Amino acid sequence: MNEDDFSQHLLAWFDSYGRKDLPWQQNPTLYRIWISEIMLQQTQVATVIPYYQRFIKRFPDLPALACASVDEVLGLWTGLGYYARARRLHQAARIVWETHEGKLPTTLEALMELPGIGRSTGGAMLALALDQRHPILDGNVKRVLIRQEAIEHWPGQPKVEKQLWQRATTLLPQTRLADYTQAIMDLGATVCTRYRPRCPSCPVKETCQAHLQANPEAYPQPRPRKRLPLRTTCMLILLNDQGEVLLERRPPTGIWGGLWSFPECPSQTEAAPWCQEQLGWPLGEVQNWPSLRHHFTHFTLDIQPVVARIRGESRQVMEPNGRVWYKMEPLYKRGLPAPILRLLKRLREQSKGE
DNA sequence: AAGCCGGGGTT
DNA sequence: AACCCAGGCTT
Repeated sequence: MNEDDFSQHLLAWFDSYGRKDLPWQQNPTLYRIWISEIMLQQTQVATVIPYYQRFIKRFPDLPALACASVDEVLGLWTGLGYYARARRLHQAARIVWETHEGKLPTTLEALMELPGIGRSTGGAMLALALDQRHPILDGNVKRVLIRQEAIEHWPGQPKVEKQLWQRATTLLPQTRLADYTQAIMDLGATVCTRYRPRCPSCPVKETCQAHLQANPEAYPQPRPRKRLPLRTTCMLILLNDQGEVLLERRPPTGIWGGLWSFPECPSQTEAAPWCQEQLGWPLGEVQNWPSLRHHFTHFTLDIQPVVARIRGESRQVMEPNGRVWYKMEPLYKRGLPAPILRLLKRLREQSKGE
């Protein structure tokens, strides 16, 4: 079987078994494919679908996105993770609006100039939306190719990655690039899965070295693992007389960049003095909530929540240092990290009971 | 070359 | 609990 057979087998399989009803496959414009590809970075299809539908409804085209505030974009991204994707998406929309007359560029080089678009995302956009001939290399394609060649090393290794790009390029057909690109992703997502792959249903099993070894699950080799450090923080959930809660915007870089969160202090025992010194407010009744654990890719965070009421009528619309008093009802008007949203919902439940 | 950046699903 | 997912950017 040569390279041409690979793509032809894959395309024939796609015609019968490929996915053709995903939301971004209906009216697949470059803009709509772009939004979907950014959302799908490191995020599974089932998770993305409701976010994508809300997003497209609010921002049906590039001008709508370019004219929006970054806060609103982050608000629609709440819970999806990797929030830099949303900031770069918005930033790229503004660049296109100002320098490309509102039209997304149609070459890989120009697309890759835009923030958030790398080689794989750019290639996928042009192949899926415009049928251009570019390879992609996402997690699905890596797994399929690693098994085809029975490559022993972890695919994150640059040397292996270079080899995979090379192979992905030589396997491309001359026509039907959109279908082929969708096909190889679908194969990885539905047949050539990480665990228990369905090799009997695979259209390219004859050339698959891992299948011939009867041990496909041995590939790809898992990422070398390291222990996750544990960090702790104490979050101050401060309420005023109107039942509003104090939020502050996080720095633009770092974890949860640009999102809204609670003020933090080192520990629960230091909450009252910290609040007095930093904010100039004495605390009323203080309530220590049980801590909650949040797992990130590269560390674990232990959050100790402290709920307290602020005494007196002190309330300005905008407090210093980018803090705001936030009404509980419109929970999704700003970007909120998942554990913050969880705490706000818990708070709302409790205040209903009072 | 390695680390940073989330949240949810699967095993 | 470990691992992965339609990756890109920074150092």
